[in-house]
Amino acid sequence: MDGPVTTAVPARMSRLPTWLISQTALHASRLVADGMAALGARGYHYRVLAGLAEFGPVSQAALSRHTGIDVSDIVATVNELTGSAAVERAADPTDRRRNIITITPAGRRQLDELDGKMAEIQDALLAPLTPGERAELTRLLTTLLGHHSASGQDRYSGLG
Amino acid sequence: MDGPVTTAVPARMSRLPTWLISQTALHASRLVADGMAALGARGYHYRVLAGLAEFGPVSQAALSRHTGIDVSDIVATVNELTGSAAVERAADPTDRRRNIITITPAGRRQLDELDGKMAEIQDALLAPLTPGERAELTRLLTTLLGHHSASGQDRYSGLG
DNA sequence: CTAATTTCAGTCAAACTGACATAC
DNA sequence: CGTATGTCAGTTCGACTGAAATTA
Repeated sequence: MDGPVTTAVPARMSRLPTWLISQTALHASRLVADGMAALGARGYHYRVLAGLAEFGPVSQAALSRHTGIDVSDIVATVNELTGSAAVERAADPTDRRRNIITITPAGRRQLDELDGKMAEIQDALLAPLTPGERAELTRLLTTLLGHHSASGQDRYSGLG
Repeated sequence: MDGPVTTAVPARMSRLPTWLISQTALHASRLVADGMAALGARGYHYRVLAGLAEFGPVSQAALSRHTGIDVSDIVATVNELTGSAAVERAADPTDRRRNIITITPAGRRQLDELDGKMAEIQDALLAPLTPGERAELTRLLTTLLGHHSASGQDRYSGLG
């Protein structure tokens, strides 16, 4: 319970963007995990609820594509969310392979709560940055992500 | 083997800095993991070798503090590195609780190789950014990390 | 007695793999 | 037939927990 008592970090590491990003992501993940846990949820719950709220009732496979969560993990997450009555799983009459997942009013209320918590979390994470810096960071990361998602069908090709 | 075929992502998510950072870190981790694997190593190996190269022969506990790797994981990592003769584990005559870990010449050669690979990886990750943008991203992340490491002894206090 | 160090066994969330049955 | 879908079991990596033994 004493946090990472990090002394001096090797310069080789602290200069590496990959290291900086991973470490920052670690702090971000902790903030998200703990913030969601405080409301009885976890990251996957928020992502699935957000996907359903924005893209309407969809199949689990479509939900997987929209959220970036693997289909097999969608199964478990939807199981949990049906358990708390936040979503409903129904057979698709037009394609009997599919389950159509729908967010319930209770699910929307939970999503609203989680949205509020998420806003707090962003603020906690970006606390030391000015509004301009926050925007710039967001812009740079969006650029990176766009690049790696576009060329990311064949993961990394120039490093063998 | 088909990569993340992500369709449209919920705006709720794609605007969140925590999401952007986590996703970017995912790409970064894959680049690092695969780059290290190409040389028969993994992330922890690089971090331990870098720590030893920069801070000299130290105990495992000190190595843990310098690298941010948990002591229990240091044990396993040092085991693996002794297996490949990259480091040596010796009893500390002045404190019989301690093991003193020393990097070997072979370990230094491996670290040099890994350093080269790491440089490639940084370039692959930051490909779409200009040199100025790369510097700015590094600066912003360093600011964030400094803030959260400093106030990070009692992990997040304002979110309950 | 308290505290630091090493070690082991195990947990956790997120991401991912492989296999299988079913339906298109 | 090949492909999409849902499900299950299991794995991986990094981070972390809890406990035990030893020594300071």
